[in-house]
This record gives sequence, structure tokens and C-alpha cells, in this order.
Amino acid sequence: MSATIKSVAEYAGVSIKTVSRVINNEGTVKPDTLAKVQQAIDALDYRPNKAARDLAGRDNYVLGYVYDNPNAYYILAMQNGILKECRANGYELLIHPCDATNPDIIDELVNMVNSARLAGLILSPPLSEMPDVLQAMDDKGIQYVRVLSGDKAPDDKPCVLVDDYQAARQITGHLLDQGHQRIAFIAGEKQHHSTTERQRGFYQALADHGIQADPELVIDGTYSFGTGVQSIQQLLALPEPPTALFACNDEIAAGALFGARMQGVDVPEALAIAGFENSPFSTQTFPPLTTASQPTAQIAQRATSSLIRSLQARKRKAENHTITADIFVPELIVRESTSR
Amino acid sequence: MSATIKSVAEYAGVSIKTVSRVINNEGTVKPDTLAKVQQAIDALDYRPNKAARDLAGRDNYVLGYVYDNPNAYYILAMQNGILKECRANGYELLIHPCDATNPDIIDELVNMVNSARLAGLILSPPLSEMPDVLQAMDDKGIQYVRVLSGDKAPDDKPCVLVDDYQAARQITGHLLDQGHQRIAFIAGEKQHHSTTERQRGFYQALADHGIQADPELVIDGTYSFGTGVQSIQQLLALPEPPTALFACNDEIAAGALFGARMQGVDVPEALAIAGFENSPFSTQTFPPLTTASQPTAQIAQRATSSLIRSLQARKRKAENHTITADIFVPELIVRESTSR
DNA sequence: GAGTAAAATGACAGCGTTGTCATTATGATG
DNA sequence: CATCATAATGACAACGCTGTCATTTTACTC
Repeated sequence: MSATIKSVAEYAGVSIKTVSRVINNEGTVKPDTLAKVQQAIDALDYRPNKAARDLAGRDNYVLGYVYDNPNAYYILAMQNGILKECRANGYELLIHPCDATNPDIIDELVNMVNSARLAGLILSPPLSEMPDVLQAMDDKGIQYVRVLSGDKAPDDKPCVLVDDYQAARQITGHLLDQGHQRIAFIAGEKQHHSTTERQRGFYQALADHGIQADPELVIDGTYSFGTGVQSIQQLLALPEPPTALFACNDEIAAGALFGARMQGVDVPEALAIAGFENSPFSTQTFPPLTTASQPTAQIAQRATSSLIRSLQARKRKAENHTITADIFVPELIVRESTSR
Repeated sequence: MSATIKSVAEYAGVSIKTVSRVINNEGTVKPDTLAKVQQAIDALDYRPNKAARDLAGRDNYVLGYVYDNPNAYYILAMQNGILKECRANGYELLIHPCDATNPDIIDELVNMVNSARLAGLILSPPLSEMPDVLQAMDDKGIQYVRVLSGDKAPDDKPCVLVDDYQAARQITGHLLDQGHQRIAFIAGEKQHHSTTERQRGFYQALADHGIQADPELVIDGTYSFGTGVQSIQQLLALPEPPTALFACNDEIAAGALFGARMQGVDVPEALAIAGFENSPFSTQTFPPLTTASQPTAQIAQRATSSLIRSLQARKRKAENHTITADIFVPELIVRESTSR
């Protein structure tokens, strides 16, 4: 049988309420009392009973992660990061896969939050980029944190930013540094901010080097292997084909690599290819892909901790809780697919 | 404010205990009383408070999913299936990623089950195939269900079987039916039962057709793209190369396909390739891969429901609860990579 | 229709925590 | 050193449910 707050209180020689104050960091406990209680907690290996906490308290210690993203690696990395932070703070996580294209998605989410009595929500793209979803959460007073693509927060609500723009600029810059002049770009779904941000970074890098982008070299597609295969065929058929390609993610890049090989085009000798995401795809090709690595798990962890802090701040009625938008810049990883 | 058991009881004109009996299916309630209560539940949209249930009851309504598997698609599919069944039965799910090679893994798991007060565990490979892990669970009286590769249950403890043997036999049979005589096999990690079962099916199919397996055509590797690329080079360098390949999973098959193309070998004209798993890899290649589809989400759902049933049976002290081992046979999916 | 066993229902405590409010200790002030 | 404000602590009810055991109702027997 595991220790209860009562046994800890007896062991430490204080009331259960004081123990409660310690485990909730309420701050109104004398240092030596606190030390005694901490020691009792450690000695008895006490862990608060979540069910009792939820039942007695006003709030619940459960966060929700809502996702709709076909990319399994991304979701799992997010999930791992969130879980880590939740565990560290005694929160639990409710996982809720959903379909963002479902017209009833908003009702579904509100319903879920209410019936599971969630304390807050972690939203990743594309959900985190849907204004009506965010609006509904605000209306219902549901707390959330978003993971977003961008280089500055779109509003003052909590979010963690991934600076795809900057990273895309770096990747493109890397290709330019290698002497490439005709660089192609294959985009993913335009609904994802990540696509538009990466494209913006691509254009900016060209502009930095005084190069005019050739519209023929920019192709719209989806974040898929198939897009890569098809697009590269189209690009290679051009009278003046590109000597380098920046694909919006590794999956597209892998497809392009495959397509190029099928047509007998050597990579990187005749065509340099860079991807984005540092997914397993990027090392499972020959040659391995140059890419940008976003520390997804770490981003998720930061988002979660930010949500928890704002939850606790609200609990203590600290209205002056300042929301700081964390920002991550994916890091350039150079591999053989772009080496000269 | 949502309805409580008390408001339902008042509405229905019975005691709260009777409502409790209804929601727990205890069976000792008169039909018309039951109807009244049901109606009250519907009218008030009552949902039992999980925290109160957990606190008051002996058991918790929380299951755990423990995984260590590099394959993100598999895990996510499992997770989705488990979640679906949990939700349908009012259970919650605790997700616990872990490292099976960690020497302290057993302590870690036992600790987790105790501190989170889990009702039961869902184990997938490789954890479900580690005898010492299972032994520890049995010793501690922790209930679990395993998802296993095999065509019959190894013991009388609850499990759901995936008949890789049968499916591998079918895939190999399909290649044989296409007239192939020299069929290669690339294995994954030998620690995974799925590998040995698939290999067993491969040999059996050859034997069925009176063909002697050529050891030169069987290569050990890992479940990775790289294994596929390397192995196919080795196979194609043989004096008498194979005309068909059965790769232990789609990732290997995709690597092999890539490697074959690199060497100018046409697929399927000069070399037929089949994979296994029906992962996204299998449709992201040109040509798309023949493979076997295991309904992972459905398997997970079945496993979860089996665990829940056995949990409830134990609660009612029904010792005569018979454990039926469900068995799934992955289904052959023929695509262009093996068409004549 | 009285007597009995079995089925159905209810009263009430208790699960482990937090919130509210009362009480006690501490420190500052004159 | 008495007085008071404030910080620290404690007593106790309440959260919504289940388990135990007592009570009532029902069904059956002679």
C-alpha cells in the first residue's frame, strides 16, 4: 500500500493541510517545516493520488494533446516531449486523434474538454493554425498552447514558434554557397504555415544573393513522396533544369531523389537535393539528405511547460503572468546529398 | 455543471446506490427500475466522474500502453486502436514509451504500474516477447495482454496473435504462382518473432511447391532501408541472381527497390519485390509494393477489449473466465511490384 | 395466507485530497 | 512589553463515487 498524505503528515509531525501546501508549492510554509515535510515525502516515497486531487480540487491535472497530422514521426516526437514534461509535473495526458477537416471538429473538441474535464490543450499544426478552432477555445475559456510555424507570435496568446523561415533561408544559403544558381523549390500543402514560411525563407535567401527566383522552378505539391517523384520529372524536363533542389520536407526530397535516379541523374553530382525535418527518411536514402533538424520533442516539452506555468499562474490569480513566446530555429544538417 | 450520481438518483426516484448498480452493470436491478434510471441518465446526460470512481473503487479505470518500437506508424496505429476501445469502455490510457534494452526496464515498468495504479497493461513487440518482463508482471500480479507474432498462443495468458507465418506463406505463394523459382528472402532482427515467423512461412511455401531453399538467397539484416539497399546489391551480384524477393518488411523492400533501380534492374520486369506491413512506404515507391496488410488498429482494439473483459471478470470473481486467443492473418495486397 | 428464502434496494461510511475558515505563532510597532 | 497585523498552521467539510451491510420487497412453498 502506498503512502497517503495522512501518513506523510504523521511522519513529519504536521497537519495534512501543510503537506498539501508543500506538494502544491503554495509558498506559505516555513523553510524548516518544508524541509521536514520534504524529507517525509522522500522517506515514504509518497506520490499524491491523482484521483483524490481531481475530485477534491477545482482543477484537474490532465492535459490534452489533440492532433491531426499524417506524419507519424512528428506526432510521436511531439507526444514523447509532452509526456516527459507532464510526468515531471504530475500531470496526465489525454491523447485525442481527430480529423481537422471534419466540420464538427469544434464541437468535438469542446465536448472532449468538458467531458474529460481537461485543464488545458496542446495544439499542433494544422489545428493550431485554424482561427475558428482557437476562437472557440477562447470563447469557452479553454486554456491552450500552440506549436506554430513563424518567426513572431501572431497574437498574445501562448505559443511556441518554429522559425521555418530562418531555417529555410539557411538551407537555401547553403545551396547558394555551393555555387548553385538555379535552385528549385517544391512546396507542401499551402494550408500549412510551415510551407509558406519555408517558401518565404527560400525567396529571401535568393534575394540576399541578388538572384531572381525563376517561377518555373517553384512547384506546388503535397508533403508526399509522390509529389517529389512527379515534380522532379517536371523540373528535369525543363530546357534549363535546376542544379539544386530544396524540397519542403524530407519525404518530398526522398521522392525527388528517387525520381532523379530513375532518370539517370546523379545526386549530388548533377543535382543537389535538400529536404527539411530530419525525419528517418533523410538517412534512409542514398546519398543521405541534407536537411534541417527541428527538435520536435524539445519543442513539445517547452510548449507543455509553458502551458503548465500559465495554468498555475491562473490558479494563483496572478494576472501579471507574462507570456513569453519561445522560438526554435531548426538547425542545418549537411549530408552527402548536397556535397560537392 | 454536469450531472452527478445524486441528481440522477433524485430524477429517477431511486437511491444513488441503485444508479451505481446500473452504470456498473451489476445485473441485480429490476428491468423497470433499470429503465427509469437509464432514462434519467440520458435526460441529464450523466457521465460518471472518473476521479470519484477511481478514488472510491478498488480498481482504477486506467490502462497502460508500453512500447518500444522504432516504427512510428505501427505504434500510432496501435495507439489509435487502443484509444478507441478505451474510450468506448470508459477507460483512460497512460502512454509509456520506454527502452527495452534498458537493464532496469522491469523495475521501471513495475514502478510505473504501481505509482499510476494501472488496472492493466497492453504490451506490443518486442516487450511482449520478453519472458523476463512477462514473468515480472505475473509475479507482481499485474494484468496484461500481449500482441504477439505467432499462429498459436505460447501459453494460457491473454494475447492476440498475428499470424505472420500464414501471411508470409501466402506472399511467397503469390510469387511462386507468378512462376518465380529463385526467390530471395531478407530477414529483419532475429529477436523479433515476426522475423522468424515470416521466415518460417517463406520456407514452408517453398516446400509446399517442392522447391529447395537456396541459402545464398537468404540474408539476415535489420528492419531498415539500409539493409534493403545492401542486401539487394549482394543478391544481384550472385552468379545466378534471384528473380523475386520477399523482404521482411516494407522498409527493407523499399531499400531493395531503390538498390535494384540504382543498378539498372527493372522492377517488376527483372525482379519482383514484395514487402510486409502495408506501411506508407509501400505506396510511396515506384512501382508500389506488393505487401501484407495487418489491421494494426483493429488488432490493438481487440487486445484492449480482451484485457478489459478479463479485468471485469476478475472483478466479479468469475474464475471460469475463459481466455480466447484472437488470431489475425495479415491479408495479401498485390500491387505492381510483383505483376508480370 | 403465514412463513421463508432470495432478490432488490437503500443508508451510510470512507476513499485521499483540496478549499474554507478558524486558530495559533511570529514579528513589528510604539 | 502590550498591541496589533500578518504569516503559518490546523480542523473539518466536501468532492462523487463504491463497498458493506441492513432493510425492504418479491416470489415461492405448504
